[in-house]
Amino acid sequence: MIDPVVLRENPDVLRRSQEARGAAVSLVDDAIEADLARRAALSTFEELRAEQNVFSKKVGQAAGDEKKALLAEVQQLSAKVKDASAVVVEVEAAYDIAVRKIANPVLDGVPAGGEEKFVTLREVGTIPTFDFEPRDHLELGEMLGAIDIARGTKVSGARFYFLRGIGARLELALMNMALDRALEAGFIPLITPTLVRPEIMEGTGFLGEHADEIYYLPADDLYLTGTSEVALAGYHSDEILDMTGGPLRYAGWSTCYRREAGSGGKDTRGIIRVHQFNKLEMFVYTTPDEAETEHQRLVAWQEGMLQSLGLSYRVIDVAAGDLGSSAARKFDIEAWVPTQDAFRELTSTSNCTTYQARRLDTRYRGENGKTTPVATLNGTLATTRWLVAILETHQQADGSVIVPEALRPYLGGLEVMTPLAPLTPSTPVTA
RNA sequence: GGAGUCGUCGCAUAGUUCGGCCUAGUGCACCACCCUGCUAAGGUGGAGAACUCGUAAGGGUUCCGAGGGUUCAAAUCCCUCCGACUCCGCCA
Repeated sequence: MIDPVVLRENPDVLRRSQEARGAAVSLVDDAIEADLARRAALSTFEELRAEQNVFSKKVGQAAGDEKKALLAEVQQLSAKVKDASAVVVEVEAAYDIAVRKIANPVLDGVPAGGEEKFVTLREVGTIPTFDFEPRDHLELGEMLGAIDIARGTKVSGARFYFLRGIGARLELALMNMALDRALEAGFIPLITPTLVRPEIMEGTGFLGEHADEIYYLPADDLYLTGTSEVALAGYHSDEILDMTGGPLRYAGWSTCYRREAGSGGKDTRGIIRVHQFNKLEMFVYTTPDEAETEHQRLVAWQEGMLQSLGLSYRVIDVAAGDLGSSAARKFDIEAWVPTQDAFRELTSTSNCTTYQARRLDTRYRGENGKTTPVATLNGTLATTRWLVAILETHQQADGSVIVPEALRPYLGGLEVMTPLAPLTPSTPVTA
């Protein structure tokens, strides 16, 4: 939710942001109007209510005829209060709707425009070259007995898979490595619920733009989360946090579920885009003036992971039009995927400033002792998708894959993953 | 799933019988000052969350798990929901 003070005193900030996002500028004026209507109704109600309170007190003290007379008088007033109160409810609901339509104002420097207007901040690492025809991650995964799509589909349908053998181990190794990095950086590990109540899903803003991406269980009125960000953001909802010890950093591990509606036909091969995967997510609560610095730290931790894994990548500053409504700025890191001849997103980190915290009512006590919303940030530290880049980048001609050094301690020192069967690309995985 | 007990301003509690004296009291913790030769005790005062009116000083309104209802008036009565605990049942 946007800052109502900004709406009142500095609406141009919001107008410029809406413009950059390619969203409707008129929403700002709608909200201003709704705010005025709301405050007017509130004043009317409160004055009547104050009057009624005085009367009620008198009634309580009076007796006999005097009481009867007072009662007759106050009854009309009571009706008026009721009406005024109904108006307030109505007008506040309208205000709420109007204000929630406005996205978080983007930070200075965020490139304006749609998805393709992103700015590449840097490219790191050398793009791998091969003196043989590189295999894609699925072919490698099948040779290694690491990925079993056929059986995933048999059991659960399209976009499901089994990670098996070295594949299963590799994912756990990756997650553990990421967790160790997070611990070094002072994060508190958290294994989060993946089913959440509607108000939490709503509060994190996912029910708006991502509504049809989300699995819903009607029998229990619960949503399956597409990222542990949801639970991590809800963790401190309705709380006043102590920020004197610096930022509160959490590393949330969870399985993530996404319907991938609307991405039909895209990335149908392998495990690039799937309904279920695992992710270690960083989530930070901090003061608003620290948020941008923290955002840079999150990117640095992400880059540290990718570098340790020997991946080449680029960092992009995502364009305003491609930001979620909660994010004021977002950096994506995309790793080079050799067989696609392209960079593919492996991480994303958003600075949500106070927007998300306002919705979830997460505050801290500022210098003057007043409570004020915190800033929240989130970012990926590892996901299943990373296996794609790792396998393809470090493959050798015989279909074996070199284990990046940083991962070896997590795989009992294993240096190379070797194919199960002789080289026949279509070799089915056998049990 | 069944039966029962319960949910009060950071923590702990009073208040709910029988609606108005609740402007929600008290203890602990907290902040400021005073006193005191000292990591203590005592004294005085302050202090919940949110919205809103006002340049300000200072007002007003709301909040007793959440939401409705009854009433001139609800922490208190009624309904629904959420949560905690206890016992029973079931269980990959």
